Amino acid sequence: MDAIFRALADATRRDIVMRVLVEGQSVSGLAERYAMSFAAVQKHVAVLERAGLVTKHPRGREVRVVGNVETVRRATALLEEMERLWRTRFDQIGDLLATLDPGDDP
Amino acid sequence: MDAIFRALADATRRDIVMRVLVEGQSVSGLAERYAMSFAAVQKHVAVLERAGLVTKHPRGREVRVVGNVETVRRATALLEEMERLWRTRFDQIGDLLATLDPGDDP
DNA sequence: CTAACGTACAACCAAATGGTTGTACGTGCT
DNA sequence: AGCACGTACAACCATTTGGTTGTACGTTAG
Repeated sequence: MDAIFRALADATRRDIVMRVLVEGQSVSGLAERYAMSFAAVQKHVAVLERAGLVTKHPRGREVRVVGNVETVRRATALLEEMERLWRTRFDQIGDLLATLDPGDDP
Repeated sequence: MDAIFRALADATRRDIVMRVLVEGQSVSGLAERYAMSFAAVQKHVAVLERAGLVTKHPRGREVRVVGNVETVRRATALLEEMERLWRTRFDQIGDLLATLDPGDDP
């Protein structure tokens, strides 16, 4: 989970994930779009791959990078759990109010 | 957005966020729960505060740390956007199939 | 008033990050 | 066969990160 969020903590990598979720891309195809060296983009893809956010499929002499929505969902689920915890607090306040003034809860 | 995901890329910090989303805690109250120095926990809280995931309210001589669900939602929204992009690809495949074999779609 | 508590912050350290350049290797056009 | 392309990986560098200890300061309890 650390790896997933750390991988998402970089604008270039988030952009790569979004691109390859829409359509698979070669590493050099991706590299063309960013103002950095090919090796730098390659490293970003490696970080994303280690986190499970993308998968590489060798296709001839190039490599197709495709997005992995399942991993994105694992991160989403954790954030939704946080939101659920927050709502618990909110409900407790509701319970408290109900306790202080019972029967006034239409 | 970088700061939000980077802040979430650490198990201790995620745990802190979840605790203070449920109920506000003092920094030293939090520090008791982790096997590290008080200063280390203080740094984690500072990272979370800079990311906007928690807010500190000085209350007497201690500081109440409370979770900030709005920021969690901003991160969730980005991940949901990613999932939406992925579905776009899926829909395109559906469209392709429909084009190849029109009218066979109950 | 004084002592203890909660917090803040600086200095320091090892390890990880994000970038560079350079080299090497397999694949595919011509 | 030979050259260009796409990829991989190592070495290096500056910066950030996650942790430590030590010091200082305001606030509260006795």
